Amino acid sequence: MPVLPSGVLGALDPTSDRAVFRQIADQLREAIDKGKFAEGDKLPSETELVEHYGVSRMTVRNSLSVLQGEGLVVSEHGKGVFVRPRPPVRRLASDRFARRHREQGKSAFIVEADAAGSHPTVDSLEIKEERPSQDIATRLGGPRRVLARRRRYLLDGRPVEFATSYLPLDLARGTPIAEPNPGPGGIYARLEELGHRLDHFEEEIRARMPAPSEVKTLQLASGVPVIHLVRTAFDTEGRAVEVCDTVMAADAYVLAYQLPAT
Amino acid sequence: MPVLPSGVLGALDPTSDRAVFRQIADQLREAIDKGKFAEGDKLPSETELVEHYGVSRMTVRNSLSVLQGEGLVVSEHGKGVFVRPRPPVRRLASDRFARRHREQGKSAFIVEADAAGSHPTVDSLEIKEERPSQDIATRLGGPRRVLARRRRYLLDGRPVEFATSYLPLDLARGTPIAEPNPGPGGIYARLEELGHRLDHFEEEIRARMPAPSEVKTLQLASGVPVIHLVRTAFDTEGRAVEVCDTVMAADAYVLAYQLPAT
DNA sequence: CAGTGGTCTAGACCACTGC
DNA sequence: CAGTGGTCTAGACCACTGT
Repeated sequence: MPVLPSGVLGALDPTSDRAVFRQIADQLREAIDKGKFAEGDKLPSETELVEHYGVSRMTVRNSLSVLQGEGLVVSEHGKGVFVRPRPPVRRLASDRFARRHREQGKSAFIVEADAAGSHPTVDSLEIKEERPSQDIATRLGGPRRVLARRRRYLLDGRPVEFATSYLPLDLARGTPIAEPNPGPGGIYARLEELGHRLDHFEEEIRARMPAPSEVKTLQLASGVPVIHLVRTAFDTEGRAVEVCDTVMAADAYVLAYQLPAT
Repeated sequence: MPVLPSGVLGALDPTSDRAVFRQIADQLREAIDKGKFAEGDKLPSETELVEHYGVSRMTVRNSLSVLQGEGLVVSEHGKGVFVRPRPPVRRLASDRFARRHREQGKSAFIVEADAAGSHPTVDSLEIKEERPSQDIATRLGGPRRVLARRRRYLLDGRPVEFATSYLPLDLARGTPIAEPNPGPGGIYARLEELGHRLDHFEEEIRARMPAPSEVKTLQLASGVPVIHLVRTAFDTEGRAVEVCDTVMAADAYVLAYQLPAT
């Protein structure tokens, strides 16, 4: 019979107004914060917690689901409940679309991940002509049809980002942009070759909990939000030439921006 | 005896591998997405769902907790479970720290909220001299002590943001920056008057689920992540003169940035 | 007061994991 | 196989809301 590590978890306070399952969650959270359970460590099993606290199993499970909702732990069927490991974080710098970064051969994602020592992959590439949603159409100035480029990015086998680029069809059809591999420098380099010299990008950032489909494609643990980023690329004539809609696993990213003080 | 709106919710598929509580959650989610329950609407009560689906109450509660985790519904004790209303969103533009916005009297938050027709408030103002955390110290170039200005921002009575500004103590002590009201244009205007002409800001953005203390101060519904923003202000000599650590209710914000293409 | 959600019990059976 | 978490039942009592 396994025994709990002594002294890690205390006793319940029966005089407290705080619900029992919250008290248990508090004690586990504190133990994790203090490092008594390290990243990747297994928490005591539900059975052990039931015995330690003298409560029913549903109460213990309720406690654990609180911690899951906070993103502190993940449960693995048949194995146990573990302190959620913090994945390596990808830092998106504010100069990531600078023209000088486009001169090379590979895509920004590949170059950057290689440099960070990660193994990058891109999959589920899909290129379609379609009717834009209301929002995308507005951002692009109202084209009736667009070219949509969808792809998923993975780091070391783990999906971290799902992105769709939309371009006005009259601009992209029949160009390398409509090809699976648009060539060195990506579609921004191709746009410039087509005479759309890029002037600036606008990015809008939101954070929210993922929809079920996003949980699936990004293999998100519960308690992990997504960052929803919508970028619009403008050429020097002020025309919106591309909108890129990106959903990122929030625990895999830090976004960095530089703002002028003038 | 209240009766369920006919046709809104279907039946369970006993042949499906999908867990019953997930099937129920799916049906409720679909009904919400389709607008059959609008924002602020009350869902059927747990008792009604128990009767409709012929399952136990715990199963129904499990379904509802799934939707709560997704941020789709909020429950109110003694009243019911409601489709979560989308609060008005505050848009932070990339030029929000431009010098021209500092020339006026009030703080950026107040001016902007007034313009948007909201009623802004600032509370729990706290100004302290303290020892900086490792992270803050590093960002500020290693001062031994800092001035910390903490405050909470509310829109129409709802807390939306909690921010702490840190400044090297040698720079801020005895200046208006250490006063509760630093005067027109805020601390950035005062910094410039003190000879620290601002050059640019760097912002780092993360999203995650809130810690329990953040749930409390921001009165967050479950299923609402926070945006964690750390901004560093640099003067024209390249010195970091302020770090502002901000935690925002993610459902109340859209951040907008402009990136150069060069 | 009746109706609502919040907490908790004491079981049961299942599916997945590792030995 | 034993141990783990996943699902579900059928109750119980409580606290909060509105009338």
